[in-house]
Amino acid sequence: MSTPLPNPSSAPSNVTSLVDRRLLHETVIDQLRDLIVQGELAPETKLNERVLAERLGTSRTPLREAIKFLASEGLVELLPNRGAVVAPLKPEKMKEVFVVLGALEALAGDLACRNATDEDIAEIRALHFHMLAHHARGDLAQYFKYNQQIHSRIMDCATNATLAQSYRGLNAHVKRARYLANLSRERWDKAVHEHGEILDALTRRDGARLQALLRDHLANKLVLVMEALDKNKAEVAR
Amino acid sequence: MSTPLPNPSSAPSNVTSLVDRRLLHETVIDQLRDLIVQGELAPETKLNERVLAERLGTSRTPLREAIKFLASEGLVELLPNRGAVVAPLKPEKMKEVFVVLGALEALAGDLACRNATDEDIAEIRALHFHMLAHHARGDLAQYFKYNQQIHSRIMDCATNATLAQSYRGLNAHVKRARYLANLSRERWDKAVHEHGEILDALTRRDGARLQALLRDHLANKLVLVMEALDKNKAEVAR
DNA sequence: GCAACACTTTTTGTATGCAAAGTTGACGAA
DNA sequence: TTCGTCAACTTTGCATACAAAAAGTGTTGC
Repeated sequence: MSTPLPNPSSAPSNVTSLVDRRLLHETVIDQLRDLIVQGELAPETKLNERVLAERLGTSRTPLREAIKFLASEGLVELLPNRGAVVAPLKPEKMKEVFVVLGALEALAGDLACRNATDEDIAEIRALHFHMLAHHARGDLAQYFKYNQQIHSRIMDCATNATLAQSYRGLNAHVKRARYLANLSRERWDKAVHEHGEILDALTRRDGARLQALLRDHLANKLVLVMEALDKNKAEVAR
Repeated sequence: MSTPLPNPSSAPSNVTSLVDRRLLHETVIDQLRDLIVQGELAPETKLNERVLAERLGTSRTPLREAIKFLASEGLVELLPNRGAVVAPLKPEKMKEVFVVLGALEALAGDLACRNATDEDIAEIRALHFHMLAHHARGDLAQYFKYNQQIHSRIMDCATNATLAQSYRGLNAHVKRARYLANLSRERWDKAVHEHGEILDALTRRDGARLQALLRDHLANKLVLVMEALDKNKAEVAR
């Protein structure tokens, strides 16, 4: 995976020509968030301002503004007079996040059953089959991609921007744990099966059922992540 | 209501002696948030950096960092190259927020029924009676205070910090609308009655019931706020 | 050897400077 | 008058400078 960073050596500090319309600190927010979510900046990594600013090709000021923004999202933690670190991936925190995400997705599912157009559902069905294809092929990365897209689409169908924003913020935490989830074929099959039921409920616009399914789906996902976290911890320990 | 700001004229730029342990930009975040939530900075007010920094007794840098932080919370909106404004109080946004808050409070209620100690519930009951006293006396401000405390306590009993943080962020929006809700005695009585039922359900630890009650309670509150917003809008228009 | 201390270096936190974008308002042409 | 244009002013965005705190390092005393 190649880094999406601007090449610091070839950029003589004025790269504005390319993006131009976006503000520097906004792009820094996105870049930094990506680095964290993609795991390139591991949990508990100290964010050295000088180093990171140079890496992102800016000065410390926009970087610090970006850090404050992400601190509010919970992706970084501020340590007074000692800078900031990438938020740790604590199992306890994960449990909390999944519970809240479960409630948010359930709500989204309920709203989606009411507000989605038939075209919306058709599109989700299409994404579902793409996902099945990658599952059949055993392509985990692509599977995850379409999986995420399906959940995002359901969220979009709820047509509640506030809900969507809360969801995205919390989901960022979960995404960080994704790369360590190397799930068994059995569990993977189960998740795919659940997705089939989710699609059915949505098609029938059975809000109550979809709520329950999404909550369970999230609960199962939590189990996966917890196992992965434990395993990861065990590996780090020895 | 007197302003809680440090007196700029008497403060020769080094006020660190008082707070000292807290970082300047952290206090600025809190001060600015308060100004917005208390309505001292009205929705859609432009945040002039020079003026505001002087008012808060700091320079523009910590202020800008605070603005970025609050932008992530959604209390201010960033306008590229045009600074920031206090987030507008749009009816549409309010509806969205209340729907999400409803789901979060319902979840909190359910969790609280499982996790609250008997002492927790006794304390909430005590707050409830304080609230009743202020209701009987017709003291709206004190009523609101205890009302908020009850909801916060229920949230605490859920023992999910992530949930609590999401709740606080969204609740800040709602608080901003509070000051324009001058509710009728009838509606007020109804809200108080609902609180009685909420307390009952919590005492019986009937999670399902409490969920439904809290959701309804929020929905009714939304109606109040919407009416107030409409009325407010009408007044501004003429 | 190692613990405590003083001193140096590094890093963070805040203020200020400067360039660019935006805003305002006067003036003139249609 | 009304609209458009342009120049002066204001404000924002970013970089840098300076101060304060923390981290690191070597030295001394035990």
